[in-house]
Amino acid sequence: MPELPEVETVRRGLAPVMDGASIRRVEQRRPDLRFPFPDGFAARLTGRRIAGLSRRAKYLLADLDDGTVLVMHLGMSGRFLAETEEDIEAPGDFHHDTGHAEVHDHVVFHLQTVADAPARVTYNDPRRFGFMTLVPRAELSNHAHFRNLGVEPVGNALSADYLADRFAGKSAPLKAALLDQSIIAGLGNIYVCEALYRARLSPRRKASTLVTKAGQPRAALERLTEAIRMVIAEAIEAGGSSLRDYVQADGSLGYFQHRFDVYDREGEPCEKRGCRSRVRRIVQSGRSTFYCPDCQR
DNA sequence: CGAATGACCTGTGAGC
DNA sequence: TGCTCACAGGTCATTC
Repeated sequence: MPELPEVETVRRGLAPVMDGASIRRVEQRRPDLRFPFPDGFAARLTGRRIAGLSRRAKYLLADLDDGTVLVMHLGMSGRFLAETEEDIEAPGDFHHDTGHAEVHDHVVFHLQTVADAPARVTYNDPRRFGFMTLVPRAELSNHAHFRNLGVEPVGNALSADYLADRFAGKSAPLKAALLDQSIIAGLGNIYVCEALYRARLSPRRKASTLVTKAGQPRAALERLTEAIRMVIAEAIEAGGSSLRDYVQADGSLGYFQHRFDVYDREGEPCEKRGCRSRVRRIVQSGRSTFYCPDCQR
């Protein structure tokens, strides 16, 4: 799936179409994705106005005017296609259900934008690890998906002191600790690898070794905290600044990715810090970890 | 309790 | 070219 920066980029791409829009009609093309859609999903959305589109961790949240939130997760392979009237080559077809829908187009939102123009937002997800649900706004923070989420990796909540608190006594390797959504919400496999590389820390190192006996963050933990913040902030910025290029010709918003230092570069040279080693791939908790065995300790 | 593993799905690319 | 296998950005349920 898109990690947090990609989800944020998708949010920014959808916001111009969805913010303030009215939902005219919803096509729900199958009963479930990863989970069943809630009962009456399409009917409950029809006629609602979208007050705003936000994000928490890797979840997209559309606030509706009846006090519920449309929660959307992209799983591993989810993408959105946003089309406005001018994008449609054959305007006569615009209000019809697409006769050329892709196999994995599972949900289509037919909207009326704030500018009073028709628009269409299509959710496509081949692996169907994504899902959508409806949750009352007041219950959101207690909902199963959100109750245990940790802090956002950008913003003031993430600090070395916070991580020292969460890492103290933790025998799990750093890779696993950083993927734990109850500690930091939104970090995924790519950016964990990248942050550890930047902080020059081995993914196999025990999380507790970054904390002093008195529970204070060691210098390495200060470094890691800053690396996480920077890696995520830069990726969001790169996605945001290239949003125009990154929206596909067909209007689809999916992954944005720029060049990585270690991710998916097994056997290639570690190019920074002039260390001449090659990137290694190992498996930790069932997932690939990419790192430089020489400059990450 | 924490940590590791399997499960959920389809698509893609490498290797034979 | 066609087949098989390994692997893919995420969570959730189960097991040790």
